[in-house]
Amino acid sequence: MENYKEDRCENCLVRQLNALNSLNKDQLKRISDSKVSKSIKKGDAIFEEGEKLNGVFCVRNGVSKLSKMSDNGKDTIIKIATRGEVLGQRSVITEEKTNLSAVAVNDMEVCFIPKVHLLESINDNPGFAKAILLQMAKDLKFADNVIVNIAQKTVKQRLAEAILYLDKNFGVDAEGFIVMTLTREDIANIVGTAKETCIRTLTSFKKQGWIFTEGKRIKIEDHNALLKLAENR
Amino acid sequence: MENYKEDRCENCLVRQLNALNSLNKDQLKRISDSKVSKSIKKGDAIFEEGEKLNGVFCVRNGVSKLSKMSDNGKDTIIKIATRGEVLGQRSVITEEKTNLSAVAVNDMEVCFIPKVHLLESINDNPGFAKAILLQMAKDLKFADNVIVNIAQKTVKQRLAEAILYLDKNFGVDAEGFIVMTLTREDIANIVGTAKETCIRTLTSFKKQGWIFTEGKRIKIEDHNALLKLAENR
DNA sequence: TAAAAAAGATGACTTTAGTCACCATTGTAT
DNA sequence: ATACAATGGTGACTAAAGTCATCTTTTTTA
Repeated sequence: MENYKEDRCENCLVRQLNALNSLNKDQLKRISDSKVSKSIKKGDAIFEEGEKLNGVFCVRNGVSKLSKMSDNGKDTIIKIATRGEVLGQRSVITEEKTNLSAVAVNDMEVCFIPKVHLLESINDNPGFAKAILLQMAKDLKFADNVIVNIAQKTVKQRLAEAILYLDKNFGVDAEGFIVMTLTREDIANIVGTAKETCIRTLTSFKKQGWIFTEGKRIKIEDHNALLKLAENR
Repeated sequence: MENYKEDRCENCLVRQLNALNSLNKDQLKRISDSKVSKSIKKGDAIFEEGEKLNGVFCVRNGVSKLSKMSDNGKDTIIKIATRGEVLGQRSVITEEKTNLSAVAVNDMEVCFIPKVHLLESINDNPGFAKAILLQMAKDLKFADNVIVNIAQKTVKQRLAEAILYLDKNFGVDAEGFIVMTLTREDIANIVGTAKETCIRTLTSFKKQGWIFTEGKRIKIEDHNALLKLAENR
């Protein structure tokens, strides 16, 4: 089969979605020659909190949750990463251990890119450095908003916001269900609440006619009501 | 008086504390020629959430709180910035409106640096870009930890952590009091709780002999007890 | 330096959300 | 196909934290 072309970073569409698209042909070639494709099974970790990473992972397919364990033994999900996201960038840049774990929500395909290439390209290619800088700035802004939300909003509001976020960011299927299906526990860990409270709150949204659920799948029925709740109006 | 030398970025000691120390003489000279020193009175804003910034502010003296207003009208303090910190970097890099307000906690001296210089230097000087990248990576890691803490820990734990943070980061005076004195309300806004709850919790720490207070000033008496509480041990 | 404003403190009460226990349903592996 | 594990769901109770009201103390400013 003539699929070697698709396996080259130069031809990888995923690259269009992240900072790697600022690299020149030469840099991409070098990366492609040393990258390793990996399959990760649902539930397996790409890396675990505290690990020292020798490179980054570019998500080709599947969904990963980035989470951190608190001293009380509970996980908080900081980010949901899909196709095109690069995992481990931060730790590679700072040359520290990872602060987060990355676990596959479903089966995944990722490319491992050794860190030398990243670090070299940051020095050689100002456009690439700038692209990562922009990405981090965006992440930081998002993180600040999350902090304010957790600090000031109720679980109801945060859950409404989380549903709207999943809807907006990952889209809906033909029937209107949010494509990103997560367990109630994962949703609770995004919102920063207990599984039971998450379920109860979803039930209350359902009773109000704001959402409809079928198993793990969630469909927004009243976008505006959720928005109104989330924004304190 | 012969103070023009001290007014030059080239000779400014504050610069040693931030990414600007990666700039070369030429770049510093250009910045110094166009920078503007400003005095900010206690309580006044350096910039407000939603403003479009034309440059960054390098803190020479004083303390600033970076906060964001939630839809419910309450502030959350995201960061306390002191000498050597550069404010507004993120918004300048992304060319977006600021996400946070910067308000002076006491009288301040800041240098305004027009954004052209920042953006130019990022392109011309990979070392500078890398320095900012490192700074942002650090901020992001810190932000992730804050998210997990707010999501999983009790007010008691977060307050203990906040006191330890202030102690560690800003040091203590001759009598052992934390140098960074904030109002109870500001502390509450860092912790993400109500002023009353913050006061009550401080009182309980006092009763346990973990801290001692005198007006706004706080002295840690039992470091270990606070640590133990904060870390769930 | 007196008056006003801001900040600190406490009580009483309410609301919110967490915990524990339990059972039902769904998904997975053999 | 069946058993086992994981996930979803609910009730009852408890704990944590927010709100409101009120008063004192400190700080600011005219």
